Amino acid sequence: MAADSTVQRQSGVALWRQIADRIRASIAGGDYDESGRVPPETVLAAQFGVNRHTVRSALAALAREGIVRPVQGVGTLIERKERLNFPISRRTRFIEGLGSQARETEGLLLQSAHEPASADLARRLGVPEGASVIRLETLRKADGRPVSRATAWFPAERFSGIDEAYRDSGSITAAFRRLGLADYVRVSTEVTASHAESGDMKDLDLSAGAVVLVTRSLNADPEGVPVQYAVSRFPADRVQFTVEN
Amino acid sequence: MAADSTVQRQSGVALWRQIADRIRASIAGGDYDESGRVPPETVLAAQFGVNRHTVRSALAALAREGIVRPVQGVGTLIERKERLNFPISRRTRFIEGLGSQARETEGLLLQSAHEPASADLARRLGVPEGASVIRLETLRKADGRPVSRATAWFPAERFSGIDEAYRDSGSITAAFRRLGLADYVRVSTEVTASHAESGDMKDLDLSAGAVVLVTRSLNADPEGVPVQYAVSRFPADRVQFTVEN
DNA sequence: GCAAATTTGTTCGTATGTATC
DNA sequence: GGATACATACGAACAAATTTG
Repeated sequence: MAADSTVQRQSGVALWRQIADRIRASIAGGDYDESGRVPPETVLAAQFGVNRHTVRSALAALAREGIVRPVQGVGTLIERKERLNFPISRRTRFIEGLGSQARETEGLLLQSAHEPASADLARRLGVPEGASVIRLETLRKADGRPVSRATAWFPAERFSGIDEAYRDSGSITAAFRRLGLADYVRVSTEVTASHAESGDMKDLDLSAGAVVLVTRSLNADPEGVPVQYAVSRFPADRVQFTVEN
Repeated sequence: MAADSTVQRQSGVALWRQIADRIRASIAGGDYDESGRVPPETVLAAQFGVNRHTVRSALAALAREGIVRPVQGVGTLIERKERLNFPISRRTRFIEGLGSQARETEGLLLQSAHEPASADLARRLGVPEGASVIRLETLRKADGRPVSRATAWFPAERFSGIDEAYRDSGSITAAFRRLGLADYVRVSTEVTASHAESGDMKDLDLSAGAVVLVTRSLNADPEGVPVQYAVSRFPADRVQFTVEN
């Protein structure tokens, strides 16, 4: 096969990283499902039009991430491939949305704080600017792997104690219920994507250059009164969203 | 201000590129709207904890993209800030969705072909495997800037001639109408994100390491019969989606 | 108009990372 | 593994343009 020319030199992104990203995407996309392994290094080197050493750097990075495992004399075996699907709808819930895709999920409270609402946040939550809000920093895992890192704000007056309720239950839905809110609906969701930042790398176990999906979502009670605004970050190679209309 | 430490060394992604991405996102997010310019190089260097030269490399990249313009003795002025918003709903239309966000839009037909439906595509379109489908490769621009690169499939039997109809009108909605389909609805949308591939770099005018949002969408006629399945790729620094529930 | 402060532009050198052969 | 070429990043200056007092 001729050189792929799908990697760019002098772009500020090292060739080994571009190739690692491409191979990771191919694994997630199921391109190597039949053999369960990555093509030989010499084949990959020819495909991408680079030296075999460069491919080895890429595979070493994937091995550090736990995605592949090289076996001398055999090849580079695929250890893990996964992409969780999150439905986005009026009934969007984190845990139920995952359904049978994960055996067990957990929600960790990293940090909580009371603070005054910024102008932007106040507008979204429908409270006066400077009104007290509770901020929760959460990390959600599925089968032990981090799948989202979220910052969520709640009106403090109405949801006093939601920090402990979340810490105990590991679930927004359960925390709301404990505070007397039996139901809520997703009003809107903004979806963007960007590169992983330092917080993402640490909490979501990503490497620099990885892609994160970012949602900014607003939840309201059945009467339409805003109850939660959240910014959530998902590793793009492990997560996708679906919108059913 | 102390070093930001949100950029990572020895990650395979050059510092200047990480910083360029961050500044571009800040511009798109409106962080510098008051002054209309980027903070001075020395300030940015302190923020990111890097040498001023490194910041200059980042700003030079943004200047090549036409996003900023440096003026000696004054500062680095913001030339263009844009992030188009695409609403995703049952009534999702490309052109109407943009609304007043762009003065003029165009849809280019890059290529068209008749081909047999793969198993996966046949299932989605509700036709027999191997049935003839028409594939359109399109590039959509807003105010001259590319905003999406899409591959769309249509049942050939029902929509014969949609390739010419699209080439003439530059619009899926108009092409459907010319073929007698007055209305259609968005059934579902999958959203993922990944790194730009070679086609993205060429058609969407992106550099390696850039982030693209990818949607896989299904449209149906008012009776619910599938009429179009499409895979669309959007530059993540110029586009976001919103889901209103 | 002049001087000071601010900000981008340029040029050295040096060290390290990346990629090839 | 070793040699080589180039890209990346830092540091310390100094120059040029603009704004401010």
